[in-house]
Amino acid sequence: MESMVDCEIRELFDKLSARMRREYSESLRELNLYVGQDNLLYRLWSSDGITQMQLSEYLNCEPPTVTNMVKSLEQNGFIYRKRDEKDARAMRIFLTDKGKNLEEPVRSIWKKHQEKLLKSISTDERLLLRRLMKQMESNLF
Amino acid sequence: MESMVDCEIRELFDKLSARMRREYSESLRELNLYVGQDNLLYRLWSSDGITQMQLSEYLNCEPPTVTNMVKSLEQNGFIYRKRDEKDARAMRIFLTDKGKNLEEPVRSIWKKHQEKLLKSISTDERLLLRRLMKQMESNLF
DNA sequence: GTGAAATATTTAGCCTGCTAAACAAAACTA
DNA sequence: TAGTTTTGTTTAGCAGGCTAAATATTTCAC
Repeated sequence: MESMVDCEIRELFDKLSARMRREYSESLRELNLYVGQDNLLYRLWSSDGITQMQLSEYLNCEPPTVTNMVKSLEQNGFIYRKRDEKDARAMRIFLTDKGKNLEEPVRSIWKKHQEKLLKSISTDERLLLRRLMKQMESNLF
Repeated sequence: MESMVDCEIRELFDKLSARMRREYSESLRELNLYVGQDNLLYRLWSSDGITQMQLSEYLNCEPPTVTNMVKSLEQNGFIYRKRDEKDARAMRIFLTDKGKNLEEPVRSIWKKHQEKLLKSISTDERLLLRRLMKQMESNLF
């Protein structure tokens, strides 16, 4: 009995995250961004000039993934890279004006999708949902 | 106020799905499977011999994605493809014995991760969580 | 029956993601 | 100071995922 609930939760979670990813992807393409790049930029909006290592920790992904993302974002003119002056191994990532200007439109896309996702779910339920998700998060780490 | 909750839910959702995907990926590698292939096989376990089109609808992904997944699964000997006799455009996908034998180990991996994810969440809370996720699902489609 | 439209798949070329292995610079350590 | 280990990044190659465009077959309409 219980396991059926679990199973549906797994399936629902799978479907939801795939669907969300697709929808975000579609919207972000209008800004010439690929899904995932928004999160990298988000980190830079609050702490410009961090290293790729720090990005990889924040994004919870492997260093080669950051190398690729950063390369793509640089080619599209959203960021630029500068070797650290004190540690020649490290690369520091900075936003260009083009990258800085994406903050508002990206936040607006996030808001739009959040509203769609949480439509007809009350504030109390949202708080409960958040609590359960935080519980699941701590279960995973 | 409310938007802060929404925002955290977006972030939590993002983190959770990325983390889940990584963990599933790791476990599935032990079966020589890549993440996502388990869902394709799952569909075949209950309906062997369907077309790629049907798979793409079930998996909620684009046809070229199915082409790639199917190619990889075929090369690894989990499935085989056969052209439909009545419609020469369509490919029908069948499980090999090797593919059929994966059902139990894959279900066991799913169960393991579900238990980890939902640890310390009561049955009532799980039911509520499922209801909220179903609500979100219907909001997206 | 022939031509146009719809359907199923594939190809090419991107993206995020991964692992394994290479590389370069820095930090230890003897 | 020289040699080893650790750290930060990159390369190569593969996976799922996408779009745009090509291909082949079927269907539909005239």
